[in-house]
Amino acid sequence: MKEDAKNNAPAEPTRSELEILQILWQHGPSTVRFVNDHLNGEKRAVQYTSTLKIMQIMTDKGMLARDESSMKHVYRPVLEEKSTKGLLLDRFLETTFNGSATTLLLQLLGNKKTSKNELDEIKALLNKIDPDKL
Amino acid sequence: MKEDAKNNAPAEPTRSELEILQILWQHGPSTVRFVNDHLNGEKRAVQYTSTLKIMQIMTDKGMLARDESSMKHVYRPVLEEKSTKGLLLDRFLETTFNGSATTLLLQLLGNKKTSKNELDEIKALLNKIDPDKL
DNA sequence: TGTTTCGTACGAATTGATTCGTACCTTAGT
DNA sequence: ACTAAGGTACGAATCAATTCGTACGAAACA
Repeated sequence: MKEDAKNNAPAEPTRSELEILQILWQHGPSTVRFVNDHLNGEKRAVQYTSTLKIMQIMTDKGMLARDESSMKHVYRPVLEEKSTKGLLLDRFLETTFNGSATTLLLQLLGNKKTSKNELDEIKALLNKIDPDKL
Repeated sequence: MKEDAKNNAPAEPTRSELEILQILWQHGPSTVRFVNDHLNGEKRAVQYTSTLKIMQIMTDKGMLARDESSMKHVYRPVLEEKSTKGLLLDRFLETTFNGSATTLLLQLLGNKKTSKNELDEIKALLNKIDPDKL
């Protein structure tokens, strides 16, 4: 039923897909080999063909595009980092915190995983961005 | 391979499971009927037996417990709201923002979906919680 | 020119979540 | 006692993501 790579809504990357996108966003257009090595180095053991398969599927979905001019295809992200993460954040906010950014932040602040430094950073950030509002 | 309901790590609710948990957290122990009606009213069309099935599975996973003394089983959440959401937030933060709460917040601030009121609320909140730090 | 290495394509198997039909039991009402 | 209504249990079907084996082509190199 799937046609081409361009008739879709915003597209929700899965966890695995997001892992791959992160690498591409960070390092720019890359080969499957590069992405796979990275995954294995930083994250978890995964077969080359598995990574390849996912990247091919992502291409089908229109999340990635590839340059096939060379034998080693070079993949680049089509989804833009900021908007994609924004979408993910929206959805997460909606499903988990009923859309309340305040509740999310409270949870964030109460989280032991969030370091004190990070909190200070956040506060400083808020002041810097919009000091008069406070 | 699955044994009982208690040999597991923290447990990651899926989207559907989270929907159900939210209802139970909000309204307290409930029957399948109640949960299903709520889902259909507030969210989406779903068959009674589908909801039942998921809640049974969640019980198997140890996410829910049920009182079977009456014919109408009453389910209650085993997963605690705060810690569960904390876990989900941690994971989301990790996979999407590479663990940086600051980056997440920046995205939140830049998000058009986040209302101005909400932002003001957030700022006020930060001040209230830890005014001296700012 | 073999032959090894590295790449892509393709398809099957697995896994997990989800959905829902069907069977059957219990209770209330007539 | 019979029937209707409303429960639960169970198993099959579906669907998507994921994983990976196998086949095969191109390039590097001995």
